[in-house]
Amino acid sequence: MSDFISIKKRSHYCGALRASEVDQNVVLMGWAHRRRDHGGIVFVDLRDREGLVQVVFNPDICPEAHLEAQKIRSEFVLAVEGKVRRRPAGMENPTLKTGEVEVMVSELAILSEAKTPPFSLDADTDLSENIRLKYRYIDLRRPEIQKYLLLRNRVAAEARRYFQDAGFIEVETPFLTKSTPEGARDYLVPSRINKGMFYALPQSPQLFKQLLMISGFDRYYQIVKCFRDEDLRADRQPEFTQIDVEMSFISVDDIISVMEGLMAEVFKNCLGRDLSLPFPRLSYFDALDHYGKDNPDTRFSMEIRDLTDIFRDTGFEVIREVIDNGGVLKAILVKDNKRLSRKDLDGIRDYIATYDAKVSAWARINPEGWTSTIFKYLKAEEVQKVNDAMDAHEGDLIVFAADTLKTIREVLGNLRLQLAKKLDLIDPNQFAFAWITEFPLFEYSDTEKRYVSTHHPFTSPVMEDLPLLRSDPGRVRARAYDLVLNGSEIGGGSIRIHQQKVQSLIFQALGLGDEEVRLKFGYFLDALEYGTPPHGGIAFGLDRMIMIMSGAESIRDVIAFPKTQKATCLLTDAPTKVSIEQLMELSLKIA
RNA sequence: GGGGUCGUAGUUAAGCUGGUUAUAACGCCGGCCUGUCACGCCGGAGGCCGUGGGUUCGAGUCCCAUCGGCCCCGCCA
Repeated sequence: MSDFISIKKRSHYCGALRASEVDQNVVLMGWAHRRRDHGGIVFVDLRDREGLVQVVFNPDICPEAHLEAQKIRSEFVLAVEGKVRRRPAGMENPTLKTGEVEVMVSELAILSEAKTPPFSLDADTDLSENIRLKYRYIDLRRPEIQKYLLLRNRVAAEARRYFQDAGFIEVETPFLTKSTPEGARDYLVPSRINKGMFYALPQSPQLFKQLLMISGFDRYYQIVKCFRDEDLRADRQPEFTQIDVEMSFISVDDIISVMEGLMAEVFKNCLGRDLSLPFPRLSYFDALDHYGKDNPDTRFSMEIRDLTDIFRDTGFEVIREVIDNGGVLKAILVKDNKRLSRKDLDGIRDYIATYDAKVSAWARINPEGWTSTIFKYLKAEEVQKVNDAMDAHEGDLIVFAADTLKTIREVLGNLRLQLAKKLDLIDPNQFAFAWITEFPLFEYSDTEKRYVSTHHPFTSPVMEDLPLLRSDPGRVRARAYDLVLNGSEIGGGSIRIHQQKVQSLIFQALGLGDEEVRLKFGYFLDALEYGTPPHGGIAFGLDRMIMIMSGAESIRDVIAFPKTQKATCLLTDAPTKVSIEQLMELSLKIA
């Protein structure tokens, strides 16, 4: 039986057989998905990455194979030879792509026996992730998981083709590189040859791709792993893949249009979906103002509206106090409030309360006014103005919250998403892209008590804002842009600083000392002085893109061998302790 | 670092207010079956109730700790 492979070659994928192959003699290899033994006749569903086909062991055709087929169990690896035939009338299985045909086996070889798998490969059972990840190689046999990786492969291939056709050059950059301050925590790699020294795994190839621009490569791309030692989420893994891009002699609009072209081709060729170009653009300020977030889900409206001015002189003390202290009152409108029960509304108030917002209230609109705990404190004129401002009509619901601008954006931004899910306002088949532009260059960090880069320290400011760098750093705008898809940031980039003087000013504004800058970025500042073209770029999170394109619930589903939330690998058991010898070789001691 | 949630047979789950021998489905093993496709029928095996401690006459169930999966906040240039 072990001769089978050396004598015979596979002729078809199991899942590829169709009526057009009828009467052909075929050789198939695959896994026994299921056996149905009728005593006199045995059916086996043979599975490979392309799908399932029914193979039939009939003692009238081959008694030896029929006898051998008794031994077949789930996930045995089989080779069969036989003739494809149209199934007898009435025996077709329309749920299988191969359901019109079956293979009458004339020879069977069991290539590999298999232990009973630890879980069913059927789609219908929910499996816990710990067992799936421990036996990931079996989990990956399931067609619904393979589907994700097959899509991922197509997207990557399509992206490569797109960039190659557009004159981009793929260049690899180092994984063993230099630790950088700013940004995420680095993964460190100790150096054996240079004792006490460490490499860092790149958080992104940022500086290398800029150096490639300085080197004159002009248009670069790379599909590359990046590493960030931060806590995990449903859409975050410590190692993840970026489609990384950089271009010289370009404007923001040039980059945006090249990337819109990429998205259009990828969605067309991988999902058969036509995207309408160009994507809408929204300033950072407008995004926060209308949606409370810089990654707005624009698949539904329900925008946040500001009512502060209406209540500036209100007699309702609680609200006026918030406004007098520089706070705001904002609201969102829910159409058709009957879909929310009294319990739901209490839930909304409780939810807002978790943010410690000073004011939270709701109002059902009816002909006599509002059903609301705050109705009696308001003047008729105020109620009317609110109704007008919110476009509220009978049967609608208004949800209010008042506190600081930052809190209210957060509260209503999140509430907007929760309500949309609850009310089923989100069309799961829609892809809503939006560019977010005009980010602030810096954000004040409460933990570090200084300004930090919103994007990264190599982002070019809008030149006319340069004078603000000293006086009011928080107001300096960046030439940066994010691409948001269905409320998820899938890419971000910027025009970079190409003048050493400007770069030094930025480091100053970030409160980085000359010596530290020299130590960390000296090589890069030097490079900037040797003829740097104006340049800029972007990076896309490939994992997140695939997750959204495929409708996967977790980023882990689109990664072949992902980490758990504690950043461990249940399959390999990494990370593990290492021997004392390994540590000594690296001059390391565990504290 | 913090909050929440889950952990019972190979798998997915049930197990009420603490009370006799811990249930079910699927899977697994044996037998029968020549047109099934989640095949069917008959029979059978299978448990450290995550782990450790406590309360109690008695703990899967209550309490504490701990380990692990997942979700969230912080964090993620």
